[in-house]
Amino acid sequence: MPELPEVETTRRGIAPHVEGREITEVIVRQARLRVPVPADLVERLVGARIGDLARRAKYLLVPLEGEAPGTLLWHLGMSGSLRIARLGELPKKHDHLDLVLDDGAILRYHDPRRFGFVDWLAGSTEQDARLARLGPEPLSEAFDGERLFARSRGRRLAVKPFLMDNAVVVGVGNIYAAEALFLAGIDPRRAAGRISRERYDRLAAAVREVLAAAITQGGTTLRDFVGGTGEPGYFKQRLNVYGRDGQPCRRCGAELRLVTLGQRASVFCGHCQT
DNA sequence: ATTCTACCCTGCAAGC
DNA sequence: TGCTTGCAGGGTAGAA
Repeated sequence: MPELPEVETTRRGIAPHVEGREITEVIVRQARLRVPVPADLVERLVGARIGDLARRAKYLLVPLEGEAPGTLLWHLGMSGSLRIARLGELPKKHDHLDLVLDDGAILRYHDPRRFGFVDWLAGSTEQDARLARLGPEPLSEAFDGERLFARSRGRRLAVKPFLMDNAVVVGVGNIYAAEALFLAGIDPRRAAGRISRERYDRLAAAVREVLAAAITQGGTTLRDFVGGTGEPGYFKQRLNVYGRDGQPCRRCGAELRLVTLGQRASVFCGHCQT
């Protein structure tokens, strides 16, 4: 589910409710997530104070201050969401984890498919292998067409899975890869190594544009995504190609096509994207 | 080294 | 109505 805009929307939504709060209770209803919930998570978290939330790629980073400082590394997988629940609000199916805060609010993790996870890190987060070899943030200065061009030379991989490779640039999943390629006018099947520097400049700009717009809209809600305050995202209405195969292109009217690239459905306009 | 496949898990829609 | 099948926002291990 969540790509970068959805994780960022979640971070912004829950931050005002959790930053500076102390964790008074931790309830684990389902420990079998993609990575098992650490056995000592409860004892580490109870009594800790939550610092300023950060995001790296699709990971949410929750710094913990107190006797045993550390960081929660939280990934929402395909179907995860975090929201603020009120004290006494009964958990629903797939509400796997609660962090009860000192003002009675609850940070509640919901994840039907359980592809997400919560892990606890001591020390520097940059030492974690999962974070260490991530590419640049797409909304940072380090990401541009020059990097895409340089990293793609010699590669025969289709440009869409190339763009979704977290070593190239982080946070771009199946929805926004398809949307950015549409905006840039690039055929998602084209070999990454055979795209010009000029076209990569346009692609980098398109990635920034689509992600920034999606964040503004609170992300994309396809089925059940909600931001930290329980609100769905409104970017779905802005999607040009994702999920629209068989429908007319908003730009030229041609019927949008569906292909599979890297085991992921990929919709594009055969007329606008070359 | 790069690229491709299978897999983790549940819910839902489509087809019969 | 009920069954089966396939697909879904991600990421990783292992094989080719």
